[in-house]
Amino acid sequence: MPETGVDGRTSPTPLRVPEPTVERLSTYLQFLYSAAASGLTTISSAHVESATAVSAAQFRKDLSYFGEFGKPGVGYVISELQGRISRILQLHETQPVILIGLGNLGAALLSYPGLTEQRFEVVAAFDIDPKKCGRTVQGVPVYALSDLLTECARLNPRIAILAVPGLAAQQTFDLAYQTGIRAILNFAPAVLKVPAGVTVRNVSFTQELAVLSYHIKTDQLDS
Amino acid sequence: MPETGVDGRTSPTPLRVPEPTVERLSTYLQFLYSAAASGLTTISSAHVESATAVSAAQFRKDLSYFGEFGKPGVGYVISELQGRISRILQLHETQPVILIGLGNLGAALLSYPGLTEQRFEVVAAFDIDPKKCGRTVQGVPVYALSDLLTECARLNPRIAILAVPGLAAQQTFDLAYQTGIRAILNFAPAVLKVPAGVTVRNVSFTQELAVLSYHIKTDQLDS
DNA sequence: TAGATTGTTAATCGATTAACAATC
DNA sequence: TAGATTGTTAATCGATTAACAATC
Repeated sequence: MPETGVDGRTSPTPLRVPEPTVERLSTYLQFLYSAAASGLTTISSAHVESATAVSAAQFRKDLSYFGEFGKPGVGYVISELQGRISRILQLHETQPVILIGLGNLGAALLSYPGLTEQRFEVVAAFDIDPKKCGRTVQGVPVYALSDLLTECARLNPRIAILAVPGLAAQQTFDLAYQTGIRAILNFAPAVLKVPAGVTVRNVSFTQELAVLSYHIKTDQLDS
Repeated sequence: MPETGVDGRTSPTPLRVPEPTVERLSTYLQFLYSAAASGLTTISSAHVESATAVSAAQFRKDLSYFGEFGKPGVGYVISELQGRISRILQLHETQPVILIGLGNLGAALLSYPGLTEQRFEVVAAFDIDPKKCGRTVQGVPVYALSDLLTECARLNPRIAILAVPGLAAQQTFDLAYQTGIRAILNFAPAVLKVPAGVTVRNVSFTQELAVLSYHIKTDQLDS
C-alpha cells in the first residue's frame, strides 16, 4: 500500500526498505564491478543468483523497492544499474568520513585502500593522545579529540568510524553527535545508546569468531 | 517438536537454533562481563533489556533453545550463565586460529588484544610474500603460504581469518579447506564458494559504510 | 513469433513479541 | 504469603520464495 501524501497523490518510493535489502545492494554493486571487468554489458537476475548467495527472486524483489531497472526478456544494463544503485546508496559522490581513535585498528583502516575505491574519504582522524596529533597519517591529518567540534564544523561530516576502547565509546559518541555525526561504524566492544535518527553498525571480530566457534562445534555432529 | 533418536528417546537440544540467536549469545556474554565488573552477582532479563538492544522476551527465548538457566522470581546467576554460554559457544577453552594474509589489516588483527581475551589464539600467520616469512609478529610465527598444509597438520586449526586480496580469496580458501579449516572469517571482498559444513562470516567495512551512507540520506527526510 | 526474463502478487517460512501459567 | 521473574506457548510481524502475467 503506497502512502498517500497531503495532496492525495500517492508518492513514489515510500515503502519501508528492509535492512537486509540495503545490505545486499552493496553486494550487487560489487558483483556488477566484477561482471563489467569480465567484459559483460548486461546481466540477468539468474546471473546474480549463480555468482552470489542471493536468489534471482530476491534480487528482483530488492530492486523493486526502488523502481524498475531491467527489461523483460533482456535483463539489466550493467552500467545503468551500477549508476542507479550507487545513487541509492549515495555512493555516486565522495562522502567525508572521520575516524576517531588511532590505535592499531584505526591506523590499519587508514591504509585500507577499499575506502577510497568506494568513494569514502577519511578527512580527519582524532585521538585523545596528544603525541599522535599534529601530524599526518596516510595523508590524513590527525587532531586532538578536543578539536573535534572545531574541525567538524569546518568539514561537516555525517559518518564517523569509532575505533576507541569500549569504556570510552559512549562518551565519545555523545561528543560526536554534537558535531552533527549521524552514522557510526562502531568497532568498540560496547552497546551505544543513540538518539532516534542515528544509525549504528557494529563490527565485532570476536563476535564473528564466536559464531564460527559455535558452528564448528555443532556442524560436525551432522556429518 | 523434539527430534527422536534411533533409540526412540527424545534428544535434549535438537531444535535448530536461529543464527540471530547465536549472534546474540556473544552480546549476552559481553553484557555479563560488564555486569560482573560492576559488582552484580545476579541479573534478570529486564536488566538485559535495559542495557542492550535486546528485549527481555527475546533474551529468554534465545536461552530457551539451550535449556533452563534462571530461577523464576530471582533471575540468573551471572557466573553460572557466563559459564554455560561460554560452553555453548565453545569459548571455555582456547581455540587455535590461523591468519592468512599479513597486509595492513592482517597485521592490525595480530595486535588486537580482544582475540586473546576471548580465548582465540592466533597460532600461525601465512603470507605469499617470502620477505614477510620466517619471523615473528606479535609473537606469532609467520610462514610461507606454501607451508600451510604442513603447519596445519601440526596445529590442527578449524578456524581461519582470511585477509587476502579479493582475487586470491577463493583459491586461498580452497587450499585452507584441504588442511581441515571449516570456518572462515572473511575480510576479502569476494563471495566464497564453500562446501556444505563450512561456515563463512563476511566482514566488509565498505558494505557497512554503504549502509550508513544510505541511512544518512534517507533518515533526514522524516525528521 | 517463440523464448527469455522482468516486476509483482500471493504463499510460505521463520523470527520476534506478547501473554501467562508455573514457581521461586 | 505476595511480588517478581522465569520458560513456553500462541499471536504477530516481516522477510523470503514461488509463481506467473506482462513484455521485450
